[in-house]
Amino acid sequence: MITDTQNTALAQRLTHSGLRSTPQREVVYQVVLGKRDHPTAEEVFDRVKSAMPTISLATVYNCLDALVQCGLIKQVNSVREPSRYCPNLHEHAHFHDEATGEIHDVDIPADLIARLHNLLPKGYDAVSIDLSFRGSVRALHALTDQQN
Amino acid sequence: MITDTQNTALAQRLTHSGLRSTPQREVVYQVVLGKRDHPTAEEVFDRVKSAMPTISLATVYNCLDALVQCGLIKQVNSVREPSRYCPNLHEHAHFHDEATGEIHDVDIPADLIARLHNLLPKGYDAVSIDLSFRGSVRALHALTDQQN
DNA sequence: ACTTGAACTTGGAACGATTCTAAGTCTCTT
DNA sequence: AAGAGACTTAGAATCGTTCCAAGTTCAAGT
Repeated sequence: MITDTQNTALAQRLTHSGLRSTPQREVVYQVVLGKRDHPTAEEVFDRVKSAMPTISLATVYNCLDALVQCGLIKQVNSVREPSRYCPNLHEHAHFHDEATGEIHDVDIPADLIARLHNLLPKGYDAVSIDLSFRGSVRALHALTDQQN
Repeated sequence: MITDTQNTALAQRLTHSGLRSTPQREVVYQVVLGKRDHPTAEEVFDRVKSAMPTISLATVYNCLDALVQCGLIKQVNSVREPSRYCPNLHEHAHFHDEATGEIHDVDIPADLIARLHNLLPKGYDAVSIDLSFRGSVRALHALTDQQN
């Protein structure tokens, strides 16, 4: 559900970063917020087209960049795969399920983030940390049912 | 310096993975081992050509894949940049220097790796962890000289 | 040694995600 | 209402990587 509050917040963040609020950016923002997955630019494009059929892919890229720039969404870069976009602004890791291709968010406690920063030698100044896992997810019932 | 020991090790690892040892794979392996940086496939291609001018880029990709498959080198995937290859087989993180584009290895203590695995919810089975930092490196003399 | 099939190499074509370009539109400011 | 600059659009261009078809090499069995 689209709220005025969200769109006002969007407009403020955009103008604060020297960018303009446009209908396209609003729709793209709502689409990324609307579903708790990690869509690619192409997937965002498909979802946006139902609300705004004339939008172009280049504009979707432009809007996603603008939202990343002003800190409203995050860009998740996978291995040799299209970038994905994520509305979860908490510091978190990503788990790439190799079987399904899905990405799941994994919380990171604050003290662990601090410890990661402490790994760095003197003089190294990290502006961002990327932690990602790659593997598979077993269904929970299989876990409880299994014999061993 | 190319040693027979290294090439024998290479041949063994390759055949163990059902792959063949070829002159191209030996040269590519030596090139990646020969310099402690993180070259792209294109850079490996350039370096290999002096020893083997007729090699093709497709073969370099093939060789790098083969070496990654049998565990002799690692592939480092950066954000929207060409893959890089790394002969450091210890579990380690990468620091991407945004100013120079260079990648530096950062050690990770074993207990921290265990703790990272423990972040995952029940049923999540990670086969690999990727930890990378992004930022800048200050020169050490600037650190010791500075006033504050 | 000879054959056969699979693995490998090669150059070039193809691919796919992203970025660029040029033209047109919108919107702030004056 | 005019000018400047930001934005959108469609399509072309880019670039790392993979695919393809043809030729070569290798290992194993006769």
